[in-house]
Amino acid sequence: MQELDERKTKILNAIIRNYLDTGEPVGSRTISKYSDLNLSSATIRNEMSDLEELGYILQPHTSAGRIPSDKGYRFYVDNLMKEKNQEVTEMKEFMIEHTERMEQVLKQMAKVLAANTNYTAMITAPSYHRNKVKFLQLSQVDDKQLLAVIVTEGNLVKNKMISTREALDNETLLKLNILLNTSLNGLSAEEINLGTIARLKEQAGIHSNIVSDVLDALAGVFQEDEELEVYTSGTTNILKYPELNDSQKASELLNAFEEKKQLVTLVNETLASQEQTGIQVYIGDESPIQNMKDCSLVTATYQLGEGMQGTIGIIGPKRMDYENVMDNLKTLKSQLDAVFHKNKEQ
Amino acid sequence: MQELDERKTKILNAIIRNYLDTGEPVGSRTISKYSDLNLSSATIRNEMSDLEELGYILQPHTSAGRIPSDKGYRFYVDNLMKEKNQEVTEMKEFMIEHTERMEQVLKQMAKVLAANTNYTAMITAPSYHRNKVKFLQLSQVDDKQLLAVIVTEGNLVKNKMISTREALDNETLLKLNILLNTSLNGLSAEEINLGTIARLKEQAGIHSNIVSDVLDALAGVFQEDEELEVYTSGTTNILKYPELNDSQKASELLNAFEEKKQLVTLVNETLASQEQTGIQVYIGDESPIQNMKDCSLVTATYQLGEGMQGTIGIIGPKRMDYENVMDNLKTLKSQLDAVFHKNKEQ
DNA sequence: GTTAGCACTCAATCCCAAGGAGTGCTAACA
DNA sequence: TGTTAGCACTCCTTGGGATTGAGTGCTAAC
Repeated sequence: MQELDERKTKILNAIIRNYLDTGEPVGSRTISKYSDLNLSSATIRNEMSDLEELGYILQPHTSAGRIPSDKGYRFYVDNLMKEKNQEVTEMKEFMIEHTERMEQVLKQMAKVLAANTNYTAMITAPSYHRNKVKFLQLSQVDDKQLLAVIVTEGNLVKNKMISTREALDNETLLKLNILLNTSLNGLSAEEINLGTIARLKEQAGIHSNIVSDVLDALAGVFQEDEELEVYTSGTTNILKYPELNDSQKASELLNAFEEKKQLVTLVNETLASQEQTGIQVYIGDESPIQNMKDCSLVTATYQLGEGMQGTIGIIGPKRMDYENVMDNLKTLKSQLDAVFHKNKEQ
Repeated sequence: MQELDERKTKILNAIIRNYLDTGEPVGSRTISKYSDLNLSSATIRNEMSDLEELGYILQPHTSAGRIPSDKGYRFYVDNLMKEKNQEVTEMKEFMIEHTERMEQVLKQMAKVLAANTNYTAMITAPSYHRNKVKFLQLSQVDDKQLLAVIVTEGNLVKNKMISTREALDNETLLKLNILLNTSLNGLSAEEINLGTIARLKEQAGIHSNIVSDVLDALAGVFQEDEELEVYTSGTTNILKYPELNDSQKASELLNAFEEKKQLVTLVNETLASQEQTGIQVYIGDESPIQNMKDCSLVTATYQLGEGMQGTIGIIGPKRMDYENVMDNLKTLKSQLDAVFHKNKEQ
């Protein structure tokens, strides 16, 4: 038993596609005329009535046309979309300039995505959770300040100033550096446990307080990366869609974009429910973010290996052009994978 | 000869204050009732008629009340505002947590400002143009990568990866480090000229290409800081003011906030026309940014000494609460000065 | 110089009628 | 039995008065 026979499916498809285009409720006559079914509007009406009863479409009010319900969109996304193989050329060009600065690349990407789709794009820096220490160095910067530089496997560099009571002599510094590197290199956040720490401090002797500071810095590095950076672009695009452009909704949404914290929730959600290569689609209430209940949300995860990954997302009206969006995301995702991979090889 | 006698001044003041509150055109009767002038509405009308002729107020349409013109606001800001000595307590608390990460502090500040004023706040990181190199270090991170760490006088740290064909031995690395530090320390971007560069390369011998890379990185550091970081907060606050909340204007404004480039223009403008300790007020068309012609803009510059300075700005409707805004800015400005100063002393 | 009074203007609001898009239902048809 | 034409009905939208009310300008009197 299947809920929808072929004709109903076709009609539903036609309704949704039409609605994606126009944003207006679509009536039986429109479908009757502009589909290849050759059915009268009356027949369509009967079918539509069924579809409504089944929950795939709904009427904003009696005597209006029908619009897709969340269930309808879901069916569309899962079953009706054609795989398009659009060429996304521009991105590559954007990508190629300046690969060196990750942050720039990500911002650029967000921009391209937003421009390509006319929706809002968000993208997170890869979280290097479970990342490992690769290189660590203390330098005497001036009388009272040490600079700790930490490089991780993914070639991400962090620095932290450490204030000291007085300057260390070169020899001590060298010893400390050797000690730190031999003890910590190759370790991830989880692997640096109390045992490691105790041993380190013991060996550091009177400079154990410096070791403490370095470890704090290290913790800071690993932790700071939990609260990840989120870049958004095209936030104002949502104002283009009348169904979102009332000051109440728009304001809530824009706030969500500004308060990146909420987006982080989203990211975590996405990462949790990932089907690896998959692209996630959240329609209306399905979204983990309350404010987005009138929107749809398409997310993808990109990989860097070693447990590092980031999230890309597009936020738009429910009647978004899912095909185009998913296509863009797919291409971008693969390109990001490639860029970071290349970067690592280098 | 002065253009406005005392009574006209009082009336203008009353009109503006009332309009700041309500956002509605204000009529003669209102002024007559709610001011201490004890004049009939008819008299007020006559005066208002004069004020209109003089260009301080205007009518949206015949038979509406009056609203302040840009000239009116300007007069208000220059002559009518009372110095308030509001206590801004919250800020200090916010400030005290986590002084270590400048970026965080600035974001926090922007947030506080936006929350305090209900307008949009922007704040730029201090530009360390004409900043000097204080410490410089090359480290071998792995087989084929050197890490250059650069610390400037202001304790701002930058790093850059440099790819090499093969690993350098320790001795060479040490030599290079000494060479770089002795040659470049204490120099600002302008002071590193062709002569310096030539001398450096000569002394580096076969490793002159590495010196090149380091210099490139250095240039990058100095240059990157030209395109400064701008943090905004409360961008959606503009939606609260009906006069800005039509989708056309709102969208333009929000775009300006998203495209931080435009804000940078603003910053430069502010820096250029600074009267050192001064607070700058741009009303309507006076603003250097076209999109903001329906807004007012209040900016302040904070100092770090050594030619480093940043900008704080508040963007809101023309009828913004200038007193409150300027007060907030003043307090914040002084606190920022203090924080960074303290940070440097440390 | 100030004020009361009055006629006038004009945006905003409400109401109502007309229009139209779309539906559901029924009856007829193939 | 599925399809279709026809018709009554619903209800949003549009547009045109009419009404209201805030506010003005002007005049004449105090």
